[in-house]
Amino acid sequence: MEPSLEAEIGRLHAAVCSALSDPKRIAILYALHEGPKNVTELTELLELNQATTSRHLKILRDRSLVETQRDGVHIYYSLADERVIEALDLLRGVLASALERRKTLAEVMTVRT
Amino acid sequence: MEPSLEAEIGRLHAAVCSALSDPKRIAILYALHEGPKNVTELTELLELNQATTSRHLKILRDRSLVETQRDGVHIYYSLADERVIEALDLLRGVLASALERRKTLAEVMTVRT
DNA sequence: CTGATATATTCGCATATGCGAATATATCTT
DNA sequence: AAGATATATTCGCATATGCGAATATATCAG
Repeated sequence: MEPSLEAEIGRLHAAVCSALSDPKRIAILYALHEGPKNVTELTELLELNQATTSRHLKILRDRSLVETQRDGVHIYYSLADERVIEALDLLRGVLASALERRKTLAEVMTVRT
Repeated sequence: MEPSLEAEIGRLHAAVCSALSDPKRIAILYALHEGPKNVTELTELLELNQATTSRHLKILRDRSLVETQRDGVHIYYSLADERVIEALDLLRGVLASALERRKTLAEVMTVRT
């Protein structure tokens, strides 16, 4: 009785999405979009605790959103797939539109008060 | 001392993404992409508990990913922004590529064993 | 091998999330 | 108003997630 393949894909799809559900991880992905960076650089750039950076990177790595390349004592992380940034940009656009709609609504309501 | 606007946007961006981080909610969004549906229809289509459906819809509504329209005793939900589907499709593509890479790797390793 | 630096993992703990059952609310019909 | 149906909310509870501190591991220099 294997759980339906479709359900399994749904779970994996959600796992990829949930990698994006944290502000720090989104910031990491955008930072890597500028170019590869090692853990220390990311830690300083995003003002995170080193353990926190490492844990977030593990989550992104496990879901194949980032790749690593060792250079001596440093480990450089880079984006594994640019489409992640495209998706993030689309969703940021969705957010912007939603906020715009709410703002307009708020203004209309304010005028009538 | 308002917390930086940038940080607040990051949190909202993550909130939108985290709405996608559940298989049931992803299924709801794809179902609504086919056309508006009421809560009962979604509940049956996705084989969910009615309370569960309602709670998921509230999460999507709060983040402005879906809209509602009342029709008598029914409430019809629809997609608020098609870009959500575009983003989901992109991320599904990312997942597919990642699985493909792993599969290839697994095959190579199997041959060598 | 030893010390220094970079990165990863583990451990508690606090908070967040998802669920079904039960209950509340809203709308329509009669 | 009363019953029927649709939807939303609340309540416990179980599991998941994020965090900093501490610790472990890996790599390099000497």
